[in-house]
Amino acid sequence: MPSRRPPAERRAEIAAAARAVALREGLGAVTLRAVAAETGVASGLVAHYEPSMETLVARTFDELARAELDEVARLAGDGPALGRLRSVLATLLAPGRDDVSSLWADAWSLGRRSPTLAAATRSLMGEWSALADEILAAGIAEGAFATATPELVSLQMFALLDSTTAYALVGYREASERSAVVFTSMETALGLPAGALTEPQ
Amino acid sequence: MPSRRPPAERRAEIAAAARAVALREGLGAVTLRAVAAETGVASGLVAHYEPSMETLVARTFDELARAELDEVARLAGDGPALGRLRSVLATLLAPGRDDVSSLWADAWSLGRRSPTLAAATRSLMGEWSALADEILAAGIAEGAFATATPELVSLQMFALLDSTTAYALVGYREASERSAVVFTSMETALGLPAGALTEPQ
DNA sequence: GCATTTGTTGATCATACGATCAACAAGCGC
DNA sequence: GCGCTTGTTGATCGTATGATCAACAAATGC
Repeated sequence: MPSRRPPAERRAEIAAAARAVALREGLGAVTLRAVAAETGVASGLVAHYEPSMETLVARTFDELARAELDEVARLAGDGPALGRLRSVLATLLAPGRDDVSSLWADAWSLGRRSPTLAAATRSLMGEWSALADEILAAGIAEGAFATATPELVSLQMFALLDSTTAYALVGYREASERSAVVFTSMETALGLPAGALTEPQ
Repeated sequence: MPSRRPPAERRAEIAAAARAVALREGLGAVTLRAVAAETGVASGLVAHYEPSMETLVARTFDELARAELDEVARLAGDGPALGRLRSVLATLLAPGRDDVSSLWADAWSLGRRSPTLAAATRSLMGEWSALADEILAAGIAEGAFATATPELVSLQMFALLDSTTAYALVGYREASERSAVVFTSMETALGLPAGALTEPQ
């Protein structure tokens, strides 16, 4: 069944399997044997293509988190800042995204032991922050957002997104509640009328 | 060297060792052998007193997190709400508390696989939330805090505390920056003048 | 002081982890 | 079609996990 493949193809196949395992069972479940089983090959083959599991875990997180960042950045490409921010939040809070966002909690916890994963996490946080800062700055320039401390609002937004997602992992908050809290907080912080971030323009 | 002890005493000794390991190396490092080594006994003895490691991990987290909650609640016992809130934040953001707060990231991540740990985490989050809600309600009644959505401010506060602590685990934010952000956000959210939560009254 | 209770040990089992490597076999060049 | 290259297997090593249990020894009761 497991046919012979060109290295590039097999490498991609293993990376995809690692992503699937991470999405389904968390970063802690991305083990040599789990990835091998998901790919349908012997465990030795995964080790052959991926000499260090720590690296594979970090890269898997990086790929998944970066894919989400790229998608959000693309969807919130241009136009008025209000619409861009609305798009960012709508995408991030859409139902069924818990699988990706859950990985952040794993990354923080495992990052303490894995410098590679910690570095990847740091880098991605910086990129997310840059995207938010840019949108907020644009909104202030347009006169659409009213806040004296945009970088603070940016951090607040991610703090709310990240922590409520973490809460959901242990069943503390519902998705609907999480969304409501983030939307309301951001509307307040940016001097927007209630519903400005949720209702269709 | 490891003398014979009455069960209650030994039990307490093992619990203390588990807490020490958790504070030093995280909840994931609370293993049968690590706790046994920390206590200075054979691994079998830990298993004898603690039939399930999953339970021990959950209880260790519960004990440590509850101790912090109790301490904060005691320090912020009574008086004007502003002083109580200031005390809560000062205690939680004091240098050297990273060891306790780091455990929350472990709890969220490991809680996905351990229902026992998830339940303990949920319960403690509820108690923290109740303490904050109570202080905020008192402050509003006093006229010291100005916010239309106290439960939102409460969640914002914990979101900032929790997520910036998680960030610190991967080296993303400094302790000083974290403190500044939390203080400033809360002052803004509650209609307080800048520095109201940090400077001595 | 002897016998019983019971706290304690340390070996052991089954499982899982990352990693290594000799052996195999599929496909390609000639 | 033959042989070499190389993708692939599966066994294996060393370590670590939780859990179990017979054997030991220290304290207690009589």
